[in-house]
Amino acid sequence: MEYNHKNIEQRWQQYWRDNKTYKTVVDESRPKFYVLDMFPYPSGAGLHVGHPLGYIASDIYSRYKRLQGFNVLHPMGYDAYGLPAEQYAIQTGQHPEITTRNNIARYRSQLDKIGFCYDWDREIKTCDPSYYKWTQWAFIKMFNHYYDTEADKAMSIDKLIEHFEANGSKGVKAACSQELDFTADQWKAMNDKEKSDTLMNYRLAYLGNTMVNWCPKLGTVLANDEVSEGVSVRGGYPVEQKLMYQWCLRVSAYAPRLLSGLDTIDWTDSLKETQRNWIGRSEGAEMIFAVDNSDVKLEIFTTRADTVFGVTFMVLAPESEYVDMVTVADRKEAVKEYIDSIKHKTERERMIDKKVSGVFTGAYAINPLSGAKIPVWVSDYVLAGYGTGAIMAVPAHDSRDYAFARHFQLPVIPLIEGADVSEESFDAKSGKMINSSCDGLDLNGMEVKDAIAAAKRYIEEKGIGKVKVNYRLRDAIFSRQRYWGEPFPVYYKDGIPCMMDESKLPLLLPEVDSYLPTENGEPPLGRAKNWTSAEGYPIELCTMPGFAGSSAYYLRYMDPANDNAIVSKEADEYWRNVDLYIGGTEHATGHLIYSRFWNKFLYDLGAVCEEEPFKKLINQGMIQGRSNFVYRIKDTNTFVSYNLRKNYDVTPIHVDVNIVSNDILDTEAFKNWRPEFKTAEFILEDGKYVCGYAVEKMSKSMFNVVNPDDIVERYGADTLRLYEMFLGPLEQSKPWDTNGIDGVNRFLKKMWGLFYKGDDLLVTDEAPSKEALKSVHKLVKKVTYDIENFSYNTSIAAFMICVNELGQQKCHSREVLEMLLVTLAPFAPHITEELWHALGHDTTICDAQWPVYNEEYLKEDNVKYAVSFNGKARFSMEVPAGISSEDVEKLALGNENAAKWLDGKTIRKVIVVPGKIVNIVIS
RNA sequence: GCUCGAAUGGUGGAAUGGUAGACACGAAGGACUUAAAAUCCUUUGGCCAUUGCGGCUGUGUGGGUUCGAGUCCCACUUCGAGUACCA
Repeated sequence: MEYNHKNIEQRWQQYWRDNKTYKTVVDESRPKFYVLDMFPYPSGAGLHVGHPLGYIASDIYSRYKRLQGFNVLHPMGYDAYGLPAEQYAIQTGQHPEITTRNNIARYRSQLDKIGFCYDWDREIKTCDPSYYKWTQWAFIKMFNHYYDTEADKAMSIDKLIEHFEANGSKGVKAACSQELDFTADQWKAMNDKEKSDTLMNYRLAYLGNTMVNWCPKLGTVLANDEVSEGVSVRGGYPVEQKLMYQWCLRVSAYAPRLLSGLDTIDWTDSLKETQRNWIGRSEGAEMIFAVDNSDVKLEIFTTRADTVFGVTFMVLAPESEYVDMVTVADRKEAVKEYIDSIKHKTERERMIDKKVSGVFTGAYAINPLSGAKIPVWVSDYVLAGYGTGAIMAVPAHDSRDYAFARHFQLPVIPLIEGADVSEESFDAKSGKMINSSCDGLDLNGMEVKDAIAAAKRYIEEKGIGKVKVNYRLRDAIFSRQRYWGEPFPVYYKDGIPCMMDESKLPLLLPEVDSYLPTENGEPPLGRAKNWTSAEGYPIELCTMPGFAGSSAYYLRYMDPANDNAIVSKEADEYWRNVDLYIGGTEHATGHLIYSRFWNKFLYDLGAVCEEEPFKKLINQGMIQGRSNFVYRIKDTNTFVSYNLRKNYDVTPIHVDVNIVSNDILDTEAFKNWRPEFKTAEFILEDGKYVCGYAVEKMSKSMFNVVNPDDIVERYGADTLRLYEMFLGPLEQSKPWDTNGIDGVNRFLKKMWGLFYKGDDLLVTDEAPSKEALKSVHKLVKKVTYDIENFSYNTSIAAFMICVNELGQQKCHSREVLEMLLVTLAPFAPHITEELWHALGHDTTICDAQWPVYNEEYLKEDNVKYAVSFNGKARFSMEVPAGISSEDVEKLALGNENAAKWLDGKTIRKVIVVPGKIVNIVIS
């Protein structure tokens, strides 16, 4: 029998399906291991060869763990809500559910061909009512909870109401949108609407008037992580700032725990760093500046309390409430004009246009330490959303303030000895303070670090301000003006938002006649008929964003059919959390933050038993496309080979990489590729047409998309799996280049040759030779180590070496070959399953035992030593294994080759590294 | 600007501080074939010597630590990723 991947792979994939080989159940007698892939959004384009990279890596790990005796949970599902299906629906009228279902079917068939060990009985889809019931459920829970900063956890909103009834807002320790001040009597006097509004200030899911990223083209708001460089991540449409009344999640309340939790999990440093930056903790002080001739007190945040003596002006964000409060009568018009000019600019324009702009309010603030009168300005370089939306400007030591001061000719006072601020500001936090003293505080001569501490202490004592920690992490905006998403289980009773009864969930997504907004600008759900609660109140028209459904999906895999709880206690306490999560870095500041937040909230509720959802996380690199080019001579249909192109005036044209092999064009296929090339002529070099290449994003328009189905068809899934892993280190981004794939395919054929010659099974029960045992034990040792370290590419090299060695030794020993098979099984499950059964086993190789290597077999008879003089290797010698360092030293010095190097030199030192090196230091 | 990461043959990439270039691709030569494909064998960092077994050089650049540095430390160059008026 020859190695026929098609028969083998079909047969065993069928066998696995029929026997439910990958079905997983809770089994207290075995340790659990949960391996998770980031589930895909099923796009219309299907999978390309880059998508399975991470899936293959996690599949290998899952199979390996199973062979080691772990009960492995390895599920897969679909992140099924999303914009592309809806955009497609708008264009074609096709219901997004149909598109999504079709795409999922396509994904499934593609995934199945690669031979993954998913337990498909646990499949989930975020658009399934039985799934999104729990997304809606969690939302209701968030609505009904607030964050108690003293207990440092989420608490029932009823507790807060009790507190208000007894004490008003006094002594409340809760995360909130703004500090409120009211008495118990005032609380009791409030009507329902006022009470609702007050509680919104504290709820973890709340309606808030917030500045949002509005994307007019998509007709919806976007979260911060869905916007990059002023345009939407999906589609690349411009995004502008807009004030809107939206559902939000108080993610910021969890900022400290999201930060400290990073220390307890095994993620890469770079990813943790990205999250730390995103959370953006900064320690500083909040200070109050009084405004001259006014009751207004400006509150600002600064990390440089030491620089108060250098404050020469204040700046307000254009959106700040302070602007109206402080602007003097005859400046009102100028200020309004400025703010209007800002509003008309999109975020993008603001970023491109780095010109300094601003306007004077006419007001003056009083420096609380020096007593100096300083002007208050408005400028768009101050952000409304961070800190208090107002800053104290220290032009000498902040480059942005410096630019502003120079532009408007405001004074600059240097505060650090030796700092030259004539050309630019001195931003570094080091040096000795000058010009910094007043009654009761003298910072002069102090190091910056000490001065910050001293200044903070002083302002707290004097009541001018307080030490404060600020976070950059903003609350997540949770409303989308879209159709294809989870409906909010919310109705409005006389304008007061109310949650539906949990027992009525799920609230099903209604049918609509069109997926566009209504004529009066309402979201598509405004078109739904009878979109009212049982009592006849209108239901929320927005739907939830993409990250809603993906925030807790790993929990549902544990117990996917449960209709009574998001996950049963039994399943949760057994599977706990994800032991290994594999996915791309692009989710660092989105999904991976929201998931951690969501899980922590459920943990506070007591619904889950682990505070962190993903114990270990590996980021697989991106697979880029490798495009090929042909060179057409201008105004002809003649194409010139790569190395001759300089002799002509040519236009490079993308050519389908699937008709190019090792950069050599299949010219016949090219003629048939597109009608306009039917009559193409070629100028060849050495009888071949050589193409140029470039590394680009994998996309249809560049004709560089490689479909895994084609690779599977031609070489088989096992070859695809091995090759994807062989391409390079898992975490590194690399272009897909089909050129090397023959190598791994050859390896599989060679391995097949150890078992079969023609139709004859060569395997014998003879005792294996010493060398064969050594080869295979060396392999097991290497591969075990490599899998644990996700160094799959080097383990494939080890397989190649082992198979070559066994081939040379003509080893056909069952003992050795079975070890080889089991070790290879995670990488190439089909061929190993086939050969495993050929050896007479009647159960799947998945239930075999991972081999244990024996150091005894790895011992060398002779050890090769490199002998070097002053670190330069001069010759190598063999010595019997196990002799002492002193004897090796003697042998080295006595070796005839050593004589010519030692001639006339003095030996200062001899260093023997066991098994490796003898270094003789001479002078 | 800031943060993190990387730099090794024609290419992808190996190397707990211990003979750099494993493994693979590609290329060249050879065997088997009428021929091709497939398969197998040899060579393959550079330079020199190849009737000698060898020598020199070599991991982005410049320093340093060490008996010994691709690996550790300092400075620089280039590239990649993330983030960006976060006060």
